[in-house]
Amino acid sequence: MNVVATSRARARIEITAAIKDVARRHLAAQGAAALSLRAVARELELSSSAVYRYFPSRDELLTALIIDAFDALGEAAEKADARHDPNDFAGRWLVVCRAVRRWARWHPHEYMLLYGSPVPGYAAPPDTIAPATRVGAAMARILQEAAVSGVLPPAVASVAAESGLADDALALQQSLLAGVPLPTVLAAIAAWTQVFGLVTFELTGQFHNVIDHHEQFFDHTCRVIGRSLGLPSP
Amino acid sequence: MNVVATSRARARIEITAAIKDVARRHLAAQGAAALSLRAVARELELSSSAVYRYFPSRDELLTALIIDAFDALGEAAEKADARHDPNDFAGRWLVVCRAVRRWARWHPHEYMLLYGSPVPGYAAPPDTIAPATRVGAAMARILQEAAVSGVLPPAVASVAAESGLADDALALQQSLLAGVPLPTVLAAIAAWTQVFGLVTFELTGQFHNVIDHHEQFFDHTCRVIGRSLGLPSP
DNA sequence: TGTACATCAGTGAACGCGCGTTCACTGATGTAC
DNA sequence: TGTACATCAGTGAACGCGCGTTCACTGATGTAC
Repeated sequence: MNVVATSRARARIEITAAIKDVARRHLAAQGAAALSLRAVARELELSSSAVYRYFPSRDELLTALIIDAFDALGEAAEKADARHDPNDFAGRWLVVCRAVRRWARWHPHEYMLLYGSPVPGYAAPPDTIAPATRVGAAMARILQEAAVSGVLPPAVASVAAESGLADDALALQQSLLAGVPLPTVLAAIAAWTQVFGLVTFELTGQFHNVIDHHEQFFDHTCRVIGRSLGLPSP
Repeated sequence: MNVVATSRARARIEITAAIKDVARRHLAAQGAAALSLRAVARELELSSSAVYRYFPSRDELLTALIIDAFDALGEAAEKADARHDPNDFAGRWLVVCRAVRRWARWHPHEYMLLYGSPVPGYAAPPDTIAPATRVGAAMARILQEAAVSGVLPPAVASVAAESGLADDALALQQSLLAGVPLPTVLAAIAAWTQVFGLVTFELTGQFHNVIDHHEQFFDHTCRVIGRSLGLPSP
C-alpha cells in the first residue's frame, strides 16, 4: 500500500461519492420513497448488482444520505452562527434560524427525509444520532453563551420541581444549556420545535391561503421567539 | 327507486366503507407509501379489479382517507372545545391542543399522511382543502371569541404597516380573527404551527434523548403559548 | 303482476412495469516474494 | 524487477415479489312497460 492511495482506492472513493450524488439527486427529484438502487445504477451506467460493492443494501445508502444531510444542515447552521458577531445573541439566533430555512428550501426532499414521515420499513441506525443533534446544539450554544455572559434575564416563572419535566429540563441544563434558567430551557426546546414546525409547514404547503409572505413571517416569528427567550441585541 | 334504498345502493355504501376501513388499517400499520389496492382487495376477498367499481384509482382512495382523517381530527378538536366552559379561553385552547395530540397519537400514520412528507406522485385535490382547515378554524374561534368578549389584552407591539406580512395579517383578521390585534393574529399562526410542530416532533421521535415526559412538556408549552396569546382563565 | 331490457358488481386473466437481492463468473488491479 | 497469487470491481442472468390498471365476461339486481 502506497502513501498515495492506489487507483483502486481512489476509484472506490469517487464512485461511492458518485452513487451518493446521483441518489441525492433522485431523492431531490422524487422523494425518499421513490429512491431506487436500480435507477441510480442505470444513471451511472452500472449494473444494479455493482452498486452492492459500495453499499450493502438500499437502507445503507439511505442512511448515508441521511447522515450527509444532517451534517450539511448542521454545518449551514454552524457557519451562519460563526459569521455573526458573537455578542449579538438575538442576531445569532435569527441567522441560525434563517440558515435552517434556507437549507430546507434548497433541499426540500432531503429536509423532509430528516424531519418528515419516517420512510416505511426503514429504521434509523445509531450512526445518525450524532449528526442529527448538530443544529439543536448550535441553537443551544447561543443561549448558553448568552447565559455565561450574564445577559439573560432571570426566570420569571418556575418549573414545578416535583414533575418529571423538571428532570428533563435539569438534564438539558447539565448537558447543553449550562447556566440557563429552567423555564428558559423548556422554552428553548419549544423554540427549536417551533422553528422546524415553521419550516415544515412552509415546505408542505400548509400556509397556502394563510400566509403568503413566508420569509417575512418566518423572520418575524423567529425574532419574537428570540425575544421570548430573552436573547438581547448588542 | 324506493324511498328505502335498494339493496344494491346499500351494499355499495357498506362496501365503500369497508374498503376505506381496511385501507385505513393498512395505512395505520405501514404508512401511506405502502398502501396498496391489491392488498386491500385481498383482505376483503375481492378481486383487485373489483375495487375499481368503488374507487377509480389508488389516488382517489388516498384522497378519501385524507378527507376522512382531516374531518376526524377537526371533529376531535371541535368536540373538545364544545365540552369546555366557553368563557375559559385558556382552558379551551389547552383542551383543543390536547385533542390534536391525542388524535395524532392514536392515528400516527394518518396524522403523518396529513402533516408529514407528501406522498410521492400524489397531488392533493381541492376537495381536501375545506376539511384541512377545521382544526385551525377551531383554534381561531377561541381567540376570536376572546376578542369579542373584550378579554384580550391590547397589542403591545405593532406590525410594520408597509410590509406584505401586514396584508396577510389583515386578511386573516377579516376572515377568521375579527377583533384580534394584528400582532396577535401573527402570534396565533405561529402558535398553530408550534402545536403541530410539537406533535410531529413527538411522533417522529425527535425528542428522543431530549424530552422524556412528552405529555407534561406538551401541556406546559401549550399553556405558555396560550398565555403569550393573552388568553385568560376565568 | 310478469316480462324484456338495462344496469352494474364482481371475476380472472393479462399487460407491463419496477423493485431488492443473490450468484457464479470474468478480468483488471494490487501485493508478496 | 518479474512472477504467482490474492483481492476485488463489475457483469448478466435469474429469483421472487408486488404493484396499478385494463378488458372481455358472467350473472345478479333493478326498472319500465
